[in-house]
Amino acid sequence: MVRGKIEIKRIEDVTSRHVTFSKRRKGLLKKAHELSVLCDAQVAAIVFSQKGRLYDFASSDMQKMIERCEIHRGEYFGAERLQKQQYVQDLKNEMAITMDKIKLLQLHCRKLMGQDLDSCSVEELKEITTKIEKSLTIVRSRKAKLNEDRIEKLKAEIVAEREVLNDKSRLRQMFEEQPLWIQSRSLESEKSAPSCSCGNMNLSDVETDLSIGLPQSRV
Amino acid sequence: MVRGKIEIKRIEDVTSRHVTFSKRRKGLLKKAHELSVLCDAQVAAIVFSQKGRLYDFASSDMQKMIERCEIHRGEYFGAERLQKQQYVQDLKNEMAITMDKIKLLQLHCRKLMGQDLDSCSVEELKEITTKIEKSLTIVRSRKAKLNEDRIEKLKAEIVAEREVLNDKSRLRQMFEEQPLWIQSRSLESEKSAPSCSCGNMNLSDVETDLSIGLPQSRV
DNA sequence: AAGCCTATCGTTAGTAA
DNA sequence: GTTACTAACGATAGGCT
Repeated sequence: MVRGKIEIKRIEDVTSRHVTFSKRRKGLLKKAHELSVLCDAQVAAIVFSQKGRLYDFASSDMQKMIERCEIHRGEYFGAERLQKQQYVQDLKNEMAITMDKIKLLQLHCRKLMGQDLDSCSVEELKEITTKIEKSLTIVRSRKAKLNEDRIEKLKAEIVAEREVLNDKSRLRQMFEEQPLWIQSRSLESEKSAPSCSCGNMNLSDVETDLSIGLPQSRV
Repeated sequence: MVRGKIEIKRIEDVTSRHVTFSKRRKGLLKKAHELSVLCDAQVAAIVFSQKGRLYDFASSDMQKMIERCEIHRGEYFGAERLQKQQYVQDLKNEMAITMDKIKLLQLHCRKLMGQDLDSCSVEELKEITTKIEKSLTIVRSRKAKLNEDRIEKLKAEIVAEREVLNDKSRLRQMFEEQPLWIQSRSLESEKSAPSCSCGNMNLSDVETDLSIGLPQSRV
């Protein structure tokens, strides 16, 4: 200004820019203060240097100013903050309701378990008794059914096993009715397969070649 | 300033204050703009008039500026917002835990009530049966005790009533054994006191003066 | 309430420390 | 990064319209 007025455009010289920033920043904050005092108005000024440093002035609480500004502009925080508060409130309410529910459930449970009965009238006790008796009937019948099922299953298994046994003894009968040479052939073929134990032992030890010797115990 | 420099203090004259507000406000916003351009800095200025009207300037997005300002000051939003988020998260977790708890309680309750037994093994059913039976015992004994108490109370009442009756009949005997003139005196004195009903009625209606008239029903 | 005028004051660019 | 100086510029109080 000493040498002609300046244009309002970015000052390219770094040093000059910094000096100007320092001076004008101070001037701006001073003017903000003066305005707030002279005219009894709320004034705030916020300045960030290029390096990210903050310089600010607020005639009163900065947060209040900002909030007021946001509310005025009907933007973002005003709305979002309210929304969040509502959300938190809702959560709290739900929580309270759930807690009540849990208390009731607990009470119900405890009474069903025969606890905290001191406050119950005879009528209530009757109700509880009825409930428990019904429940007992159901549980018992369920248990009975499961047991029956199990028994049925066991029976079926036993029957199946008996049949297997019958088949085997039938086979054995057939086997014992056969002539000896067929037996021996059978025995030899049995040697490779696992020998079936039919109550008699060592049948496979009998050697056809020595059939004239002492007979092994046979049933 | 034309006539001496001004003091920086509230301008009391309303008109003058308004004019100054208008001029200086414009000047402030202009300076803010110039600073932002000349020095390539982020600048914002916020002014509220006394009537609550907002005048502002922001070299870039006002919200961004404000947030940056808040973060820089390490205040409120930076901290408080995080805190609130944490709070909400905690609430949600607590909610989830409570919900699980409620599910378990409900399940327990339902099983005690003889519902949803399909998934139970025989062992579980036994456990439940045991619990229910114990509970039934407790509830029944409680009910029995209440009933006993009631009976005891009734008995006591009956005994008390009988005693009262005995007293009365004794009194009546004494009364009937007395000569008539004493009876009439007694009757007159009884008139002021509430008449005692002893199964016979209207004893007090008998008037001694008219004892020669039709007698009232007497047992 | 807003704009113009103008004397005057406050601010600041350029410079140097 | 701030301060001091200074001339010149910009802002503005008070008055007027």
